[in-house]
Amino acid sequence: MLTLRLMRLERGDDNQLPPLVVVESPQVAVEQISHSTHRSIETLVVVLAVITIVVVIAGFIARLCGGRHYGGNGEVEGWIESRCRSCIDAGASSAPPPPPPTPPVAAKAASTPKEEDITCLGLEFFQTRSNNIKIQAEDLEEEEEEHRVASLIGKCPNMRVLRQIHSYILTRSLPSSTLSFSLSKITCFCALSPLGNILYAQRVLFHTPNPNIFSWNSLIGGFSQSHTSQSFPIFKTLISRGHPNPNTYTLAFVLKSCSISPAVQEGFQVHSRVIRSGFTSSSFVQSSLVNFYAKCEDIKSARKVFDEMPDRSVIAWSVMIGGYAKLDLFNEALGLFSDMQKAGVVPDEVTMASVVSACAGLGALDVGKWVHSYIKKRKIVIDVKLSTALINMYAKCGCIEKAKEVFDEMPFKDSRAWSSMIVGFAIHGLAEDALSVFASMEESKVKPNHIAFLGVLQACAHGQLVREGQRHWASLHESGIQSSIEHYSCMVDLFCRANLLQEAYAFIQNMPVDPDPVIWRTFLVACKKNKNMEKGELVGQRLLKLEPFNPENYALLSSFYAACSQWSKMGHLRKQMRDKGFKTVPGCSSIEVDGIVHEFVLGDWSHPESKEIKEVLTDVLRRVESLGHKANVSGVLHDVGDEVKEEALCEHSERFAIAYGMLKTKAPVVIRVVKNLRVCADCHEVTKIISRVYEREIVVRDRVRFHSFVGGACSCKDIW
DNA sequence: CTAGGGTTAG
Repeated sequence: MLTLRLMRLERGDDNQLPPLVVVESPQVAVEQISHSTHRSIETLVVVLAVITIVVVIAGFIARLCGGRHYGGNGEVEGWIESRCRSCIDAGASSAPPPPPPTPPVAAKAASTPKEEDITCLGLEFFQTRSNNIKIQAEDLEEEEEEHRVASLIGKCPNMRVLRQIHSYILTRSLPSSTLSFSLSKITCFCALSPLGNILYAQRVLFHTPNPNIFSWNSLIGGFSQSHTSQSFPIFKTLISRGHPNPNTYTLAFVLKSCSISPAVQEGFQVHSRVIRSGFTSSSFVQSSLVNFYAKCEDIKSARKVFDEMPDRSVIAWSVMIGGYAKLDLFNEALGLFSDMQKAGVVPDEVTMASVVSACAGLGALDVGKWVHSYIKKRKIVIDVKLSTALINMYAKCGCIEKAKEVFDEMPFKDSRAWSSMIVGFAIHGLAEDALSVFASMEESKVKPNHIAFLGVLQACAHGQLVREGQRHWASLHESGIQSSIEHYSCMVDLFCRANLLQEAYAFIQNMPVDPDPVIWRTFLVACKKNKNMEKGELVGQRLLKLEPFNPENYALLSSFYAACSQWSKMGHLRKQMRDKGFKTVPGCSSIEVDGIVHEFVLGDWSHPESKEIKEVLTDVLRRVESLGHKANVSGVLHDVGDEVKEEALCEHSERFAIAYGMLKTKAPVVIRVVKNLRVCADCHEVTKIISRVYEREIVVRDRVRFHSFVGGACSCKDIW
């Protein structure tokens, strides 16, 4: 009967288990496992051996217990079964099982084994025990036994061996404290080791009599790494009656899981528990709280906890800086980094990854370069993550060469690093480079992730490589990666930029997911460019239904009507916008000069040097017109509302930024534009002229990509 | 047994 159960125990594993080791000494167990590769021939011998030994063992245990604690043989088996079942059933259910009846404890009270039993087992442990050694010595033995179990688990190579160690522990008559200690070690391994099994850990914990806080922490910590939503219910069970009190480890773990989910309400409850239990002064708990609030996007609360910290570790600073950066509060992130330096806290590579990422978000190349040299000077370790952040920063700041440099210097590249480089090339319109990096990635046997594919598709769209894009689209599906709306969007853009409106529309209609507003706007821009009234009007109306309160849609549709010379329809739309109280989203452009990012918004002349800027703009206007170009090249109204068209030329925010750049620096003028979709055709034409007439290199980063203007030509392959 | 970081469509 027992043999049968032990075989069931094996079923949880993929491979066959040499059952001998279940009852052998643990050292032998480990050795046997590691040498059991040629099992098939030996299986029969092994099975026979186990039956023999199991029968002997069962008899031994029965006699050992002598009916004192567990009644007869049947009860002993039942006890072992209940414990072994806990191993078998692990993984069967995800919900925490009801606390089981406390299993009979193999307590110290277990009767002293007789000499013949000991000989039969050959275990020294029992031998020493039977020699009536004094209590002091017995304590030492327990320590020794605990040490033995701990070291065994420390070396445990997989779950199968762990199950055997578990079985070994359960078949021993251990004092309750030793048992509890051993089971907590088992729980810890199962919950926290990458080789473990969290559900097994859960079963073990619920079958441990009076589990200690170490066990609970392991379980909560384990869940916080994977099944985050499970952490909090376990925590709730823990804080109910009759369990040990949570400590700082518990709180750190449970807060971590609340921040990953993120589970706002649960996190609040934990915070109140932190206050009530008086762990507010723990730096671990504090940082966890800051992180929790930051991840829940409650940056004010995060900052409040952060400000109340008396001693802020490098981790607390990193969490706060990273929190700002994640929420696009880049200036705050950089400001806090400066405060950190003032406070004399030495940043590490984790801090710097967030700082670099903030520079990327701002498009602040000067600051980014400074930060990079700071990292080198301070000898901060540049690991994969920091390198990836640097690649991204240089790429987003228009310095693709530096990005490539950092990339080439990396000794090891993971899928994110490759993706970052691919996307970098893609936004620079360097489709061939992006594709070749993607090819090298595949050669290096690094599996492309969804963003790597996004990058290649983006590159193909920007480079108008329709065939290539379709090929990668197919391989995306072959790779087993779930294609997202972003991927579909890239495909639509691929067709749109190549002016393949029919293909684009058919593609949208055949999508298994509902097209989102971004996709419709992409398509509408293509309709505008191709003056396709029929489809454009249809899609435009659809957009207004889908997002009736997004001014961007109105601005785009009205400019579409203007492009199609449908002035009355355009006027009607403008009226609608006025009636609804919409203002067109003002364009916003920025440029970094001497480490400061200057932002220019349409119609805003509050910049301290606006007078000088105006003078440059007048000169630009004069030069452009003297070359025989009309101020409004295509007569299209963009996002300038009802402004007079002639004024529109110089009122576009990118002109502010370009003018300021020409005024302040001799270097290439790198500006960023955030406006209604792509840089409009007018702006593009005018920028070309400026670049030629003033002999300046101008780099314009719109929300999609970079356009490099040199000598009046743009690197962009789009047809304007 | 405890806290932090990088890439994302128009």
